Amino acid sequence: MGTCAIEPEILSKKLMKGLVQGRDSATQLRTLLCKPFGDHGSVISAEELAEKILTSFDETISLLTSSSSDNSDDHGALNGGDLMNDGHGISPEPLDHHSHCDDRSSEEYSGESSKKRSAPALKDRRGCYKRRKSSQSWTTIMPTIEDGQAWRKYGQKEILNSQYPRAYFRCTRKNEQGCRATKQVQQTQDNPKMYQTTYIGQHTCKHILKAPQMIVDNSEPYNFESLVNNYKASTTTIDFDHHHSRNKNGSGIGAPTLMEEEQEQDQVLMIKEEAQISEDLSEKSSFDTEDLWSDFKDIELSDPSMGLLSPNGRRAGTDHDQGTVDSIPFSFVDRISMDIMVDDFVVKSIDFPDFDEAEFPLGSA
DNA sequence: TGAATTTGACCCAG
DNA sequence: CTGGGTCAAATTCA
Repeated sequence: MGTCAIEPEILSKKLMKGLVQGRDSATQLRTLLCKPFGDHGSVISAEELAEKILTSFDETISLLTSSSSDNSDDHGALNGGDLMNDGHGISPEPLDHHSHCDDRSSEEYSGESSKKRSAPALKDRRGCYKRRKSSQSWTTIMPTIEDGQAWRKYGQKEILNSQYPRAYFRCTRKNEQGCRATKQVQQTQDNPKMYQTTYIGQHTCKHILKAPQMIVDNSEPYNFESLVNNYKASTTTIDFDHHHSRNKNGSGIGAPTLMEEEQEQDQVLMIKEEAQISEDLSEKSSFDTEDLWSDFKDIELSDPSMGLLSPNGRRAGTDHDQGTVDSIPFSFVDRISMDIMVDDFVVKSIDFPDFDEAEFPLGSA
């Protein structure tokens, strides 16, 4: 709701903070993974680092998401808006999308006729859903489809004049919480390694209170392989063209090969439409991010609201959450992309119109 | 066995 | 009428 709008410079700070935090944590994690048992002087576990990274980026994404959604008629991503997408202060979109029609669900198809869709039942679908027309949407192009959110694929279509199919995802909590967020993912024509993701609507669900089992359960020793497998198992993948490996094959979208990652170093992350981001920040690449982070971490790491957006929740009550995409343990293979992404994002992409380096003292606070 | 994905049909906006 | 967004039964997976 409008009362939660934040000022652009505050938003900019928070965005920068989240990115810097993620990058810093990723760096730490890399060190930790390179020398999992060595003396790296780290007192924080890989799981905790992964959690920090995910929290940072989820926070940042949420900032972009919520702010852009609140400013649909401008380039609102950086123009302020609600801080969190955890449902606080965010009213459902004024879209009559599906509405009550979701309730019919299986009932009409239950019973002896469940094997086939009967014509009468299908007729009842008429008028039951309206395609969202005016939803806030924004597009990103990244070498990964991962965004720290929980998505469930509900469709895939061949698109005219497009070499690659488009996959449709909805929030996994659509049924539980009526979250209307959806996204569409499609490989870009000119570079199949890049995925254009169009986000439609914003998350209205609260997914932050689910206990992150991976963090909570510290009884198990750090296991890199399980981390990677966990990621793969927890990651939505798209069977584009049917020649891409699926996640169980170990080379799916969520887990690019190292060779691919090297090539991806040239990739540029872009956020279009809502987030107008230029390359001006390249001049700011000389940031001493550690100093910057040191300035930030005391400020907001202790902020309870940070934890609220933890994406690392697991579905309670399930002994295996292979489908719970909201938990995306930070894998080794992805840390490189993360580094790349963060580098690209920070170095090339961010341009906060009101950004003032004075706001980010590089020395002491 | 429950949850996620696949896939073909349905439906609507343009 | 067509393209594309969504539904939901069937299938797959862990």
